Amino acid sequence: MRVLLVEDEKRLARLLKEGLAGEGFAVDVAHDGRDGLWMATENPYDVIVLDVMLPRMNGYTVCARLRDAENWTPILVLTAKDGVHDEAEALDTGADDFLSKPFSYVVLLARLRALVRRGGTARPASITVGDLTVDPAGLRCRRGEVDIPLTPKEFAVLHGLARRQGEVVSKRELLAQAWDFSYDGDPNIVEVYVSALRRKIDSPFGRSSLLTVRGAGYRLEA
Amino acid sequence: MRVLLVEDEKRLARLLKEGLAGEGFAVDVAHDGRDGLWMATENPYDVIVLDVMLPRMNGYTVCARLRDAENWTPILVLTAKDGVHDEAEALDTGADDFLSKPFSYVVLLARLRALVRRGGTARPASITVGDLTVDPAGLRCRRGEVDIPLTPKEFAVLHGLARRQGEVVSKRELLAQAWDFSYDGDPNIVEVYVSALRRKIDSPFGRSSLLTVRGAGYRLEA
DNA sequence: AAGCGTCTTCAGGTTGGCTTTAGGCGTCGT
DNA sequence: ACGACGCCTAAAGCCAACCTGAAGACGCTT
Repeated sequence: MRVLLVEDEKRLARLLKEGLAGEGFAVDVAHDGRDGLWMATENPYDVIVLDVMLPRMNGYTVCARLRDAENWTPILVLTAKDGVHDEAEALDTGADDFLSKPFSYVVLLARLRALVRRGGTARPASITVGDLTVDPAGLRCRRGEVDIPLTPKEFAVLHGLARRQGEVVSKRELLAQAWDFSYDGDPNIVEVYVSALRRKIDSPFGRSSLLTVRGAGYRLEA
Repeated sequence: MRVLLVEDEKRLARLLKEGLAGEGFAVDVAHDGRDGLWMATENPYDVIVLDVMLPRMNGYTVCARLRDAENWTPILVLTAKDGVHDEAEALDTGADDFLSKPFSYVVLLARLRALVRRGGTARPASITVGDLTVDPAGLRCRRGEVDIPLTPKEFAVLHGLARRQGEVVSKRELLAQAWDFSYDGDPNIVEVYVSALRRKIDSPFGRSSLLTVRGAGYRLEA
């Protein structure tokens, strides 16, 4: 269980880190809002403990930014109980739970465990095109009940087409999506991959769902 | 029916012990948290009655420690009624039921009987992937009926994969989960452990459930 | 001190995905 | 009809990614 603790009071941070480490959590500490936001975006955590009063960027903002970036890691907010900031504000910005200072360590532990158990991970959704299912999390697809393994590049191309099923996607767009921005090789490579995809998802099933639109691009349809 | 009563108030402890004994329970009493934990681990009880406010180690901790040690004896927690979150805390740390002080003796008896009837709910929160069971509490797994011992690191990697079975988990993610945050060694070490895991959970069974997705990561599936 | 088990590094060997190439096919315009 | 163009796809080389056995480093127990 990985925890990110964003807390600027050194003493409290150290105590919590040691305590949680003793409970079996792997704890990283950030000492201000900006660092916290950066660490949260760069690493996968199971839960984030976030103080509200922070230098450089306050907790509410960090929380909101994370949610904007579609990061759904559960967040527990620590609020000072001076009355200005309250529960509603924390929850409004996308926090999952809150705790007023001063708080009991045991309560914090219980809340953390509850959050972790509840989990907050929104999985990337799979896309369905007729009886073809494209599964981003598994880097694979299936036609009916048959699993079809794909290489990363093959998948990237298929995904680009599936996200806009029924529409024509130009070779250039596919290049931009599946290849590095600075790629400047032969655009023919897209054709090569389209060919490979047809051999995997169409030919064995007697289908032809991946169509060429001459002069425009490709279209994937049911 | 063996009951462990962990309660530091001498008067209450004596009353409960006599009362329960009269109902046919065999009652042991511990007067602080540490003794209670020790007795609970050393002897088999059918149910444990655990006060929260205890000298030397509080009830939540006792409860959590027991569960960590894979002791699933039903626990009924006695809470002082001043805490708002006491109920949630008690249940979060692994208790099976709770009762606020002051309470009626008849209610306690009824709850106890219910707990005993329900029995020790062994809920190992283990993850199942086909016929492979990953047991977070025990640092081991089993394929069918065969127990497979794992080292801590092996387990950490397998756990990381099992939690997202069917999905591709990148080497980087596995590194972040199973190793210290500040680890910056060769990512090759993940390969080494995947190799070790295969030798333990796949090869002896003629399976290949731990797959390489070249350029993306690894996938564990049934 | 010695033994054991685990973690980590290293290096040689192998695999397989990415990319390029080139010849063939079909379609469109003149 | 004929060439030009766009597209298809098999083949092959390259190289990064991966596998794995071995051995050193480290810590814990005897």
